[in-house]
Amino acid sequence: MSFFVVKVAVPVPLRRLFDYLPAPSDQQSNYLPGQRVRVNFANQLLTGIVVGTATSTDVPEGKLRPLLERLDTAPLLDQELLAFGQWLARYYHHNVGEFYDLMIPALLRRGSNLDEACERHWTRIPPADEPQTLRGSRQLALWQRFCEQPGWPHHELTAAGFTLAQIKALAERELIREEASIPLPPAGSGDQSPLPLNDQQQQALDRIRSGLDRFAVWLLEGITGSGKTEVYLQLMADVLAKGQQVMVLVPEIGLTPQTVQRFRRRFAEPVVVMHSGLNDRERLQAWELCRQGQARILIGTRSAIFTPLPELGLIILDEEHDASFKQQDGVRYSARDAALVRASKRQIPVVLGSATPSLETLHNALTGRYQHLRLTRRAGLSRPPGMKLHSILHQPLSAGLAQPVIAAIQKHLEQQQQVLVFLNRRGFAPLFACPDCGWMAECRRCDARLTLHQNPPHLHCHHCDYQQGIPGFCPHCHSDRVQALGQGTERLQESLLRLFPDVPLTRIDRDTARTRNAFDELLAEIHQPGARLLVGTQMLAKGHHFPAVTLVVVLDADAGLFSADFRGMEHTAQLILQVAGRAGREETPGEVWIQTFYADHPQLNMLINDGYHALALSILQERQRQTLPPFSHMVMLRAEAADRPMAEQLLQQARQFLQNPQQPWNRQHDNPLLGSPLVLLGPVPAIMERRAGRFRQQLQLYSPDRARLHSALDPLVDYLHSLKGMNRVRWHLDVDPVDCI
DNA sequence: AGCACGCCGACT
DNA sequence: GTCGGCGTGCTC
Repeated sequence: MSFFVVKVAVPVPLRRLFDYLPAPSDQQSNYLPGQRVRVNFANQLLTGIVVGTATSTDVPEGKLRPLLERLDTAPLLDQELLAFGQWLARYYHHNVGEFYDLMIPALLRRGSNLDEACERHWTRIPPADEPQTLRGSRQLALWQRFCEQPGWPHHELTAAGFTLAQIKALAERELIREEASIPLPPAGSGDQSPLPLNDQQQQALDRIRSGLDRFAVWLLEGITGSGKTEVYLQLMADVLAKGQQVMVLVPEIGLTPQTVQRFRRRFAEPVVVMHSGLNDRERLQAWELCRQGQARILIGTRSAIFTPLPELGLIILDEEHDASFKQQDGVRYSARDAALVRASKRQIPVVLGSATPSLETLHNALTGRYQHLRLTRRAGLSRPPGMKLHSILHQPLSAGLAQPVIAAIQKHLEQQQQVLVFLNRRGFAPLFACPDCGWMAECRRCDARLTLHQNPPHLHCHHCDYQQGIPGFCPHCHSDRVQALGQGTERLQESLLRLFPDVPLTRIDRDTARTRNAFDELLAEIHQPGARLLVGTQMLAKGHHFPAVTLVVVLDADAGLFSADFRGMEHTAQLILQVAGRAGREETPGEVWIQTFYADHPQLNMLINDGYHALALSILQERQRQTLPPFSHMVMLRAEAADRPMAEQLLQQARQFLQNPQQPWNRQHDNPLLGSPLVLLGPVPAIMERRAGRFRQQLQLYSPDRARLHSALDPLVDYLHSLKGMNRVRWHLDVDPVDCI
């Protein structure tokens, strides 16, 4: 038998493959890229992915170890996903093994067998003769169930109180048979027919339709209520009819039972859902149904982009500007950008939908890299909400609300309508302070104030989760006049209940909607008829339709106007429009009031008077003048350490390494258009420098030339790994960061 | 990232 | 005399 090694991608942050000797009795031909193997890696038991085999190796003989077990006969990941992972690893400067790890459900990662996705269930054996021999009412009741529905999962029968003996009794009479397979999700009814399209929708649909057989990126920019979803649905019908699968990606908060229902009502095809709420087994089942092609539609959040779909023909990414498409920790990637890569490799179209596209996407659409489709009119009868700024400069506020705003709320409630009050700050009050000496309750581990919560009463750090009791007197000057300052959703709820004691109120924030179930219950409450006040944070703003809301009040728009992040205004505008979009979905026109101290803020006025698109164009011009993204590409090197100078020192060394004029990425080209120099900014402390007891620093790298920027990254990572005495500093690269603070 | 190996302070 | 602190270095 000839010598060979297996090249394995291991889920550790080391950017290379590891060679293993084959398991005993395995031939070279037994190893196929995409199979899982169990390996002993530095005394840890890990599951790796086979990338290939080789007949020679650079590894010294003494170090080679046999892998413990080959888990799959056939590859688990197909060629497409293997290549996809490699592309992502190169682009985001992670190890490919970590991306492969994201592609595999946790159960398979832990070495389980694929048939653990199967569930035991019982099926009626046709033909169903009327049984004469059944004894007892339980057996008859059980048989009755099989007459209603030919197949039942075992656990549902036992949950309904049937015993194993009763089930076996039917099986012995050959009325039912035991089987094991992956339970398909309930079939969609498919009974809702397509809605009529207006000419803009029709045009958008026709254009995308004309290019279903090739890669293209479509930006579907449509104001709230313009019927983007209907365009998606009719497009999906075409793709499904061609026998292809469709992937729909939505923001984390947007994946509700209502969303899924909408797809199930339209298509009789199996719809599979993937989100963080699934348990390991459900996730494996959903994944395997997609991989086998039984699932025709996948609706999922960010990580669903890695699901195997052998017949994928279309990717739809709704609310493309949403920050939840970017993974912010661990393996940092953008599901939106990854979707484009996956689609281009498959030569299929991607549709990015948004009422408020990110400036990156908009820029690509305006420069012709993406196809731009705009829906500027609301579908059906509804009219867009009227937005107005309400200045609160030198105005008395009660409960944080100006008198005219309270009067407006009153008017809408009297007309039995719903009013949504948006305050993007949870808790009772953002400050707890002493009026006598100026002391404020601060987190001892972060550069942040503690937020006062009343239910239950405590002080809470929203950045590191530190909690403590509420002191009755100032720890500094012992004054007993310590008090809450400012307002959060808890306090707003209390004030509104005092102002409108007879109106039911629902508060939605991370504290009241802690679980999916709690959230769904609150949503159900909101859908009750009659007047109601809704109070909430951005949880309330995103993705949900509240048809009875006719007035939206935005309370703290000012917070985002002067943000240190250059994307602050962009994100504020997106959030305001998203909240505004909750109003007047039906025939009743909506009203949106924005309370602000800066009623003459030019960009805020542009948003209100000329709309998001106009504001976006103006911000783009500003970005171009400053050569900020999307007119340059950015990579953030972040470092954190318990010791302040250590993090800074690591970044200083990185800076020196990067700016060395000998480095290829600093070389001037004769033609100045070919490559602009790499620009470094920092190291600077993060906006909140200390968080959870660690000091955070960052170094920004940018260049209008993406290739030049990326050519510096591999050497940089090697250099940082080679630094001695920096073990106490944690660092990472963030390619295309969204948070630049 | 883990994990082991290795070299200096407070305990049975 | 040992247990264990975490600095350093390696992982096929």
